[in-house]
Amino acid sequence: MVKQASYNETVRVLRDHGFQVTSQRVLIYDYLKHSLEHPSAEKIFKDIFRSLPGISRATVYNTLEAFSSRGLIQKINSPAGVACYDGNLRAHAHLVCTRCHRIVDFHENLLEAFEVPESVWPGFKASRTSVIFYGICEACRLEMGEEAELRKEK
Amino acid sequence: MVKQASYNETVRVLRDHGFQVTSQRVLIYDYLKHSLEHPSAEKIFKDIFRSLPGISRATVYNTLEAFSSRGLIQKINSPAGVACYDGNLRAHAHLVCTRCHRIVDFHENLLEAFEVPESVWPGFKASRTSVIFYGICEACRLEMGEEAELRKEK
DNA sequence: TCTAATATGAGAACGAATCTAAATTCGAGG
DNA sequence: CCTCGAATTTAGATTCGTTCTCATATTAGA
Repeated sequence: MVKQASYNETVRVLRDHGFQVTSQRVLIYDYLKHSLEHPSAEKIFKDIFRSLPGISRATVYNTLEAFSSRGLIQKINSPAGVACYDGNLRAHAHLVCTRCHRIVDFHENLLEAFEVPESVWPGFKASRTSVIFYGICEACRLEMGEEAELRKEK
Repeated sequence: MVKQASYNETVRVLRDHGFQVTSQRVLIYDYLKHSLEHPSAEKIFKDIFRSLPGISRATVYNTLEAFSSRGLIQKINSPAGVACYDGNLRAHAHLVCTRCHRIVDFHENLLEAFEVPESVWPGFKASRTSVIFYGICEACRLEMGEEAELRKEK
């Protein structure tokens, strides 16, 4: 029974990190670990609501905050002003399109070994590094070209 | 007259970037170029309001967005969920305390020469790289220790 | 099973950011 | 130095992501 095994594994991870186990937390954790996107809290809420109608927005927000503050997941501060979450803990960078706000993983631990010199901010201990490349994706560049054409015609 | 020279310089920069020159834009630009912090839009609004009472929040937000989208300033997506702005264009990383949200510059162009392989997201053109080290600063670590003591006593 | 600590739910509240429509200002061309 | 259309600004309403509140429900250890 694969499902059962995965359930037990999730319970173990939650307990190991000092969390009480609730059905909401198990669902949110599994959702993120199996997601290939970088969903926002709202998207996670909506999707999980389908399997657990009645789950509250507050629970989803609280849980995501708790998970990310204890390192079970990563929070990505997207330029759209909406926090996105990533269940993939392997050190990796992100490519972010500043127009459509899509996020693509770049599995390369660019700065994993890098240590910030103590003198930069004495006493500061870095626990996580975020590397983001901002730019424009191909689809957006094409659309922007079309829009420019339309403006010219007018 | 130093002030006059700096004013002319600002006007030139704005014009060069295709902006019409308005007193609001000059003030905001100068404010950011002389700021040593990484102020939020709200802080910028409040500070500039003192020299130009009547300036509108919308103008500040619009201007910051316009400036950063055309590369005159940098927008930092802080974990506090509030956008912060940086007038310093030299490539540099940031250290962010996840507790007090203070931001410190780290002048080292860690990934300036780095090119994202085309295969990662075909057609994606990166225009800017953001490197952020998240962690806890010394002051916060001390405060957290005190709180832990208090909890124990209780 | 009982109990205290912890988590959840529903909806109100908050606050950053955006939008709207009308008034103002800019600057190119005469 | 004027004029005029385009660009910008303003005040305030609005949107929307997120947090807060507190009563209720669930968890896990005794």
